[in-house]
Order: sequence, then structure tokens, then C-alpha cells
Amino acid sequence: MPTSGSGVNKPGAAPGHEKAKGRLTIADIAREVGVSPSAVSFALNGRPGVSEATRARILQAAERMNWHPHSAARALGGAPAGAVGLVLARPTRTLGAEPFYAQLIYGMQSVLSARSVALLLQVVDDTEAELAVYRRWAGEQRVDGLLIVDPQTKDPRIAAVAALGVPAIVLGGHGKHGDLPTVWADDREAMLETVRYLAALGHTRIAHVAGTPAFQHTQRRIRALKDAAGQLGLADTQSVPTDFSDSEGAAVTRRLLSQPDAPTAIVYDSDLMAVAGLGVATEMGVPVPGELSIVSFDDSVLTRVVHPAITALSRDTHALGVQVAEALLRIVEEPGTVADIKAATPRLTVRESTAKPGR
Amino acid sequence: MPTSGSGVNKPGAAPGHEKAKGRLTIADIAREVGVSPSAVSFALNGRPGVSEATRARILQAAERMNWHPHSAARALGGAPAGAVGLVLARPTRTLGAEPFYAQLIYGMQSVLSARSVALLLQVVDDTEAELAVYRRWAGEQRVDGLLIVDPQTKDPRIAAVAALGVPAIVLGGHGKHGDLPTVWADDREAMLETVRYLAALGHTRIAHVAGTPAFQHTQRRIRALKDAAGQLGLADTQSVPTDFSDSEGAAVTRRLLSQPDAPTAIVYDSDLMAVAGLGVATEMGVPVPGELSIVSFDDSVLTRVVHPAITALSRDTHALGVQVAEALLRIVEEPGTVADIKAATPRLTVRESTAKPGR
DNA sequence: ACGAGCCACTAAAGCGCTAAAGCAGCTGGG
DNA sequence: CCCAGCTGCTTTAGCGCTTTAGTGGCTCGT
Repeated sequence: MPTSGSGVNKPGAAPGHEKAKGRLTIADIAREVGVSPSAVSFALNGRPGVSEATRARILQAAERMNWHPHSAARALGGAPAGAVGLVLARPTRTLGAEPFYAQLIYGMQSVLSARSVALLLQVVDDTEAELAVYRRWAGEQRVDGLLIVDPQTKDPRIAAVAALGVPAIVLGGHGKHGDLPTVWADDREAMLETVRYLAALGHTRIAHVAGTPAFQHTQRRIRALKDAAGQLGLADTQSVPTDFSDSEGAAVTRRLLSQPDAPTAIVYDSDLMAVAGLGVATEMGVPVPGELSIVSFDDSVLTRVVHPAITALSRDTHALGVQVAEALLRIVEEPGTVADIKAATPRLTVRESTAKPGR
Repeated sequence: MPTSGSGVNKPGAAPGHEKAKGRLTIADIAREVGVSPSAVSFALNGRPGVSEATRARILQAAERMNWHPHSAARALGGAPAGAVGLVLARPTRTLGAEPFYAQLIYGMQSVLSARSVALLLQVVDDTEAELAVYRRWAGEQRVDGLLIVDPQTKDPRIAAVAALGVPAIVLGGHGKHGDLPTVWADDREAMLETVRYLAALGHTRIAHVAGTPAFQHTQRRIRALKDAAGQLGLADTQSVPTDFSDSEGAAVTRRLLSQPDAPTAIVYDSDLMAVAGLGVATEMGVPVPGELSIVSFDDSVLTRVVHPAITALSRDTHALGVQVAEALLRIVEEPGTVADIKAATPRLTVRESTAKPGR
């Protein structure tokens, strides 16, 4: 028994009667079955070179011995790492409150785990740190692909990742991401639909509590509101940028509702901010939907558990995760074959927080 | 940047022209500096065997060429995989709404990324699938350590993971987890404090909307409530188990409030259920805290954005993540040196949802 | 009947890195 | 002068797996 790499992933913690250190290798299987290691490799990878009878015996032995390929050994040979990476760059306080990423990840997993691809997750503070992670992962060959979320206007990540040569998908961007394909939803159409609906109800003073202006989707929504206002002849619309945090969402709401001509409807860019806004309205004694209608641009349990339940633009985030993961695996396998994918447009789910404007 | 990055470094790609040249290896550095690969290895790993002058030249070259060690190659030699794993087994609908895991992960990352350890995340449906993931990861040597969350009574994972020989930490258990150390919080004390507070306010009919009874911490809380009731002479307390979902939380609340002797205070095992409960109270016209006091056993933005803001047992989840990650890295490095760690006991943060019982 | 062709399998090289062993050239004690 | 004992490298040997060359034994076409 070789002394082996002390310490690390050794079984049996304490020194003493640990069972044979043996990591199980294909050599063990080969010995067991009575063939050479290469025969085992052929059999396990379903490639020609062994008879069906032998293949069956080998597979059976591997199964019985509960063997799993050593991922590092495979990767070393030039095989893919069997993992994709996701980096979330978000300020601490906001993170976690938004079910979006959790749902997205869950959706991705249903695809990834079926293909035995692992997900590497990293949460960092800013784009700088995010880029460092990408560089490290690429250098270490840890991931086969990357998912880039929250594309910004003039996003430095696009060029950087492209330069690293790691296949990647951008979530939520549209147009000009260098060569990176994107999976995007039509925010513009969603916003237009929302504003049309509010306008149809009779609202004219519509406010938009937007997210971080640096994000492309925020920009698209702001522009869409402005366009809709133009089309519908609404003079009194406004978009107020925030950092997506509940506190800013609340603060902005407080400010809006304190104006002389307070808006009669507010569209929030996230469910968390919408809930915070609802809390403020309640606190200020502004009845919802009596005097204020609230729409959330993101849907989740949050919008449903509060009372009144909030009208929201809902989409199947889980399904989005599936789409994203599929696109990612695809681009990993055959770079260049993936075109931009348009995900389902969020649809307005009307609940109790919207109604005709009060008097 | 040369073609290189084209494929995913597929080995047998198409016809063999354009060979994979891409990757930078220590051999390249060695050539550049004019020494042998091992000299480079020694220099990069800070071990003796090279003169300081040479070491400096090597480091400089590596830096200049932007070299990163190939993680698989390292791992193959028996080095740690440089990653820890976390599997979340949760029903889809609940997942994501609870900021707890996101915060926890964020806290863990602050420790992990400082040490360049990656986090492998997998979300699965049930314990069976969870075990399969552990087995695969262990077999593939993908992770150096595991974090096991939500320990159950009679948890099959403990023995399974111990058998796999992968260092692991249990989050939230207390006592008897085989040999796996645990990081736990004193739920019991937290529940006692809460009930004492409610009793002091004058509440006698206290209900507890519990989580999944299979979880150890749920059991501890249920027992704590019962004990507190005994000590304080509260005859009318009850714990109702749920699956942690907002819908069950709402349904149970509706049922409780419809009873002839409805409780005057409800303690919810999660913030999401507490918010759902508040929604139900509002919907049923039961004023909070006028006729019903609400306490959440978990704190997050959620409890703060709603109105009235919910009194909650808060703890620093981010800090908990830090503690967990530190323990995990420690046990990976020196198995057997980690003892159970008691995290800070959640403290009651009183907000607007609790008051003396009505009339 | 005999080389060509195929089949089922083995031997060996190599992925990038680390670790053990080897080996020049020097120093200095005897 | 010799050689032990350094120092500062280089060589060599793997880690577990894939993959490219083989290599015998057969069948087959003519």
C-alpha cells in the first residue's frame, strides 16, 4: 500500500483500522473481470473494441463495485470538466430575498443533473471580483461553460469571457453581446402590456420603481414605459432607479406617495420591492388597490402571500432555467450552433392589487 | 488570442488538424525561464529546491503568462479537489422563497472564495436523490467536504456520508450524528424565550405552525413549546406540523383562526409562513397585533417589508455561513479536530406584530 | 490455401502536475 | 586529495483515465 497523499480526502478520519485505502479504479474492475484496463474503458464508454458479452460483464462489475470515474482523471485527458459556472454579483442585503435565482438554479439543475453536470456557484461583491472568478475557473479548467446574468450596458464581462474562450450564455440581454448567445425575455412587451392595462383601467399617473440602471433589462423597461406613455398620451409617468433593495423600494414609494400628485399606480421591477411598497402604502394609510394599484415585474410566492395579493408579470422561472441550461450544454458541446433564444414573455397575472383609480 | 479556445478542448473532435495546443502548462513556463518543469513546480508551490533568484524569475514568468494550475491535474495527483458540496433537498414550490439558504451560501462564500474553494451546489427532490449525488461526488472525487443541512430524526444521510469517507459537517443538528460534527443553534432556548415573552404579554392560547416534523429542529421546537407551556401553566398551546410551504402555512392559519377559542398568538417556523399567516389574518379581518400576535422563527427582509413588520427570532445567517464554512474547511484539512459548534442563539427582535392580547 | 481483413483485446503513451530519486558541482574537514 | 554533505537542479515515476498502436487468432475471398 503506497503511503498516498496524506491527509486530504482520506476516508476513515482517525488513524487506525481504516479499510483498504483503495480508491476504486478501472484497473480493479479489469482485474475482477479478467481483462485489461483499456477494455474496461471501452466498455464503460460504450465504444467499440469489446464484445457485447464482455461489455456486459464489465458494466455489471462496475455497477456491483459501485465504481465512479475519477472526474479529475477524465478531465486531465482533455475531457470536459463536467461542470458549468454561475457567478452572482449582488450586494449582500438584496441577495437572497429574491426567489428568482433560486428558482432559476432549480430549473437548471433539472437539466444539469440529468446529464451529471455539476453547477459551480460563486457569490461575489462586484463585477471586478466576478471577472477574477471567471479567469480563475477558466485557467483551472474547472468549468466547461458559464452563465452570465444581469447583462449591463457596456458589459465588460462579455469581452472578457469571450477572450477566455469559455463557452457562455448571457441571460437577459438582447442584441450585441459579442459572440455570446443570449436567452432573453421580452421585457419591453411585458411593460407595454402592463401600462396598457393600467391605462385601460383609467390610470394616468403611473410610476415605475426601476432596478439598477446599469442593467440592460432595466433600461429596456424604462424605455418601454416612456414609449407607452407617448403612445397612450400619458403625461405623468416616471421611472425612478433603485438598487433593487427593499429599503430603496420602500423609500422611493414613500417619496412618490408624498407628492402632491401622487401616482395612482406603481410598477415595481422586483417582487421584493413591490412587497416593500405595499408595506409602505399600508403604513401610510393608502388603500391598495383603492387609491393605489401595484404591479410587480417579477412573480413568486412573495406576491401571493401578502394581502392584498399583488398583480404581477409572471413567468415560469423554472422553465427559464431549463432553457438556459439546455442552451448552455448545447454551446458547450457544439460552439457556434446556438442562436439567441427568446424565452416566453412574462404575462400579466392580475390579482388584488390593481383596480380602477380611486375617485 | 490564438484560435485555441475553440472547442471545449474536446479530445477527439473532428479530424485531428489544429491540435489542441491551447493550454499553458508549467512546461511552457519552464521553457520560457530555462529550467525544468519540476523546478517550476517547486517554485510555484513555495517549496525548497530552487534558489530564490530562480523562484522569482519563475513566479514572474507565470504571472506574466497568466498561468493557472490545471485543477484536474492537481487533483489527480491526490491533491484536494478544491471544492465542497451542498445539496438542497426541498420541494420545488417552497424553495427559493426562503432567503435562509441564499444568505447562508453568501456567508460561506466569503470564507470559501478567500481560500479559492469552489462550492458545488445541487438541488434535488428528495433524500434518495440527495444520497445519489453524495455517492457520485464522492466516487468522482469532486468534493473535499460536504455540508449536510436539515438533519432529520433518524437521518440516513449521516451513516451514508460517513461510510463514503467524505469529511462533512451537519448544520442544525445536535447530538448523535455518528462522527460528524455539527454547527447548531439553540432552537430550544429561542422557543422558550419567545413563549415566555408572549406569556408575559398575557397570551395563553399560543399556537405553533411548525415545519416538517421529520426535521430535528422542528422536533426540538415542538418539545420546547410543550415544556414552556408546562412551566408557565399554559393549557392551550399546540404545534401544527406543515411542509414549510406558504400554502400550508396559510391553510393552517385559516383553520386556527376559525376555531372557537382561536389562539391569540402564533409562532411560525419560517418567515415565509409567517408572512402568509399575516396575509390570512388580514384577509379574515383579524387585526395584527390587535387580536393576533405573530412571531416568525426565522428572520429576513420578508419580515421587515410587510406591514405590520413581524417580530422575529433573528440571527446572523451570513455569520452562520462563515462559521459553517470555516468548520468545513477545518475538517477537510484535519479530520477529527472539529467538535460540535454552537452558533449564536437566535434573539427575539420585537417589531409591530406582537402586543398584549386583545380585549 | 494464403494473404487480406476483421475481431476482440492488450500494451503503452500521455494529459498537467507533484514528489521522490538522482546528479552535477561546490565546500570544507580530515 | 578524497569524499561526505550540501545546494540547486533535472530525471523519472506516477495519479486514473482515454486513446492510439499494436497483436494474435479467425474468417474469407479468390
